[in-house]
Amino acid sequence: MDPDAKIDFEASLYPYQQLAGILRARVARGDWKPGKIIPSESRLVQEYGISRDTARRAIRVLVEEGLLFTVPQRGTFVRER
Amino acid sequence: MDPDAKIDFEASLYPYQQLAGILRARVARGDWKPGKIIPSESRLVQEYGISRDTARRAIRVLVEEGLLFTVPQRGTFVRER
DNA sequence: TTTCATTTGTACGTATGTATT
DNA sequence: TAATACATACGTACAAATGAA
Repeated sequence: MDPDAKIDFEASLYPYQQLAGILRARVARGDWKPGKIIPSESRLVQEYGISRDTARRAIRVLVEEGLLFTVPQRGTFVRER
Repeated sequence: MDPDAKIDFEASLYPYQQLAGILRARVARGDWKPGKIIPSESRLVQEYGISRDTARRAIRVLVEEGLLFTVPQRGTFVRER
């Protein structure tokens, strides 16, 4: 997945799945290092032109994968590996 | 948890957590047997006076517990054993 | 210490898509 | 055709906790 890809609302893959792929690629590229915080849900909403619901779904996918972890009222971080 | 309890919107426990407890108790009581379908999200919305979001959250809790499983476009069922 | 903005968590409403009955 | 059912996506709103000023 291209870490610089944009959301394609006409694609067959859901926007949240596309965003999950993009964020996964950005972590792999090193945009955010292990232990570091990623953009807030609001920031992702602004940057990708999607709803917060979609941003949260994408983050959830990566949290379930074990790539990220969320700290309530703080943010979402890249898990140390 | 009382399987016949109603949602208390003034309680400290979130509505979705209360509903999860109620549904868990209803499964335990045998309202729905293993392999059988439980009420749809829309039915739960009507029966408990909550939003679909809340119904889905409650179901998700029980799915993660392994008590239920969902089949897209079909319904949510009680897992065998 | 108090105030304030930020961030996640929750709740609700509406709409559309897809598949089944 | 029509109704049912879940999945996704958009929006709004408020609560609670954190951290900075």
